[in-house]
Amino acid sequence: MNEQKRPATRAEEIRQAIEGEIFQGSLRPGSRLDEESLAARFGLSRTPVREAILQLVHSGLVVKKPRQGAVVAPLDLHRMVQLFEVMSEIEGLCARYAARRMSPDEKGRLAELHAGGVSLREAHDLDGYYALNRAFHDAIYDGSHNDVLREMARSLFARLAPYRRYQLNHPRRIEGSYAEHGEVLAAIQAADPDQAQAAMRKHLTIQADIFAEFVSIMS
Amino acid sequence: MNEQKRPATRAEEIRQAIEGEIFQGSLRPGSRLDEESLAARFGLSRTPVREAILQLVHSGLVVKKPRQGAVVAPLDLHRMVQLFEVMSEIEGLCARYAARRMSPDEKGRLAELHAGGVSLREAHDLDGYYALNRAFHDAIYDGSHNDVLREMARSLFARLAPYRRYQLNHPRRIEGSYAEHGEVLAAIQAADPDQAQAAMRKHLTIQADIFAEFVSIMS
DNA sequence: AACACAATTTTTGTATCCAAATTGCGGTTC
DNA sequence: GAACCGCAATTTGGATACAAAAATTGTGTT
Repeated sequence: MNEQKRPATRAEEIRQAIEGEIFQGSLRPGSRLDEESLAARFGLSRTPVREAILQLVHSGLVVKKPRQGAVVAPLDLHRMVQLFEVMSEIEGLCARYAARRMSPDEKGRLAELHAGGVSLREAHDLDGYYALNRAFHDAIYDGSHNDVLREMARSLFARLAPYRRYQLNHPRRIEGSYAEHGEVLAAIQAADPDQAQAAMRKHLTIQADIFAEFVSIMS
Repeated sequence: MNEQKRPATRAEEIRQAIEGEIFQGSLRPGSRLDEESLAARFGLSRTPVREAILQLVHSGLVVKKPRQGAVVAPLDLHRMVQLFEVMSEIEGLCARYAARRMSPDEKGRLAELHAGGVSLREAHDLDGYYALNRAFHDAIYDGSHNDVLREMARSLFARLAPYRRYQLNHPRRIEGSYAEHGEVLAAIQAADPDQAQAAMRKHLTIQADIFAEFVSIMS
């Protein structure tokens, strides 16, 4: 990755660390987050740990009952459906605005990004494609030229991150995802808002379907 | 008002208090939020005050630079435009889903709520209409039957609250707003998603225009 | 008189300490 | 033997104490 911003505060530092562990999967949904043990692990006191946990609660990755501690947000099928539903709308809006507002230069960089993924697709490099996928979507959030919308999309993306890895194991999912990205890209390059929005919504809907499939298998 | 939930934690308590002061206008955009003086005012220590401020930072009502304290989010025209833009899309989506998903009972209550506002409109009761407006929009957020979307809409509504009061002073704005609500309600009762979404977006766009008008006057 | 540097002061970030609440275990009683 | 009440232990919420960083002010020099 590249998140080398070196946070100015310890709380932010360990927030990123915990978030990373949730994304990576070492902290599974439902895991309890004990303030004291986390403080010990990071060599800090409970205060910055508490702040970090609060941040994660607000981002939706962690839930916390008043006097009962914090746990990584458990997998709730109903909530997941709602998240995917909103995500498809928000990303669709990003794509719509991006089609209208991205500069030729931005569109060029997006196209390069996408083209650079061919090798990842053919090598079936899951981790590599995961990073590309994130970068591609992020570029479109930026392309909306609306910071509020972009932050919303990023927040939703992060909330879904712990579950998103499931669906990338689906057979031939990389090829499908790559092709769908291509459709979105083409619509953006053609400056066709309706088509871009529709293509992006379809892309997200497929992801939701695959996720639902996985959930139904696991239960 | 009516928010009588009696929060279980002091931090949540003063978060609501500070938020209320921002909404009401006694804490103006740009005002510095000093932890110590706030703690003294509420008779608490800095710890819950810090938590409350973190909550507000996350909701977007307050901005905070790393070692430089927190201030009520200043009025930034560019950011405001973006907020209204996203708000119109999100509320439009709420109306769309509401048209599809609200039960006859829910639609009935929404209609009653709206009908009960006639007296407020004719009396030009600003505070009363402000409360009705909030309740009307909130009912539609609920009507989307999507908790994620509803929370997003509520968060955006809160972020715009400090500025919303400006536009209600606009001449004949109550009548216009009430009529637009009527159009949204009719579309929802007719279970017409496209029309509901369009009517709601128009309602929000008008608000944005009036706000922009005020901003241009003030600058 | 103006600019620059340094010290002081103010304020935030972190650590430690205390209180309050929930949970689990054990004993007692029906 | 089972259920209920109560106590203790663990854990979170809040308070206080300490450290570090930034802003301001004052002084000295140019």
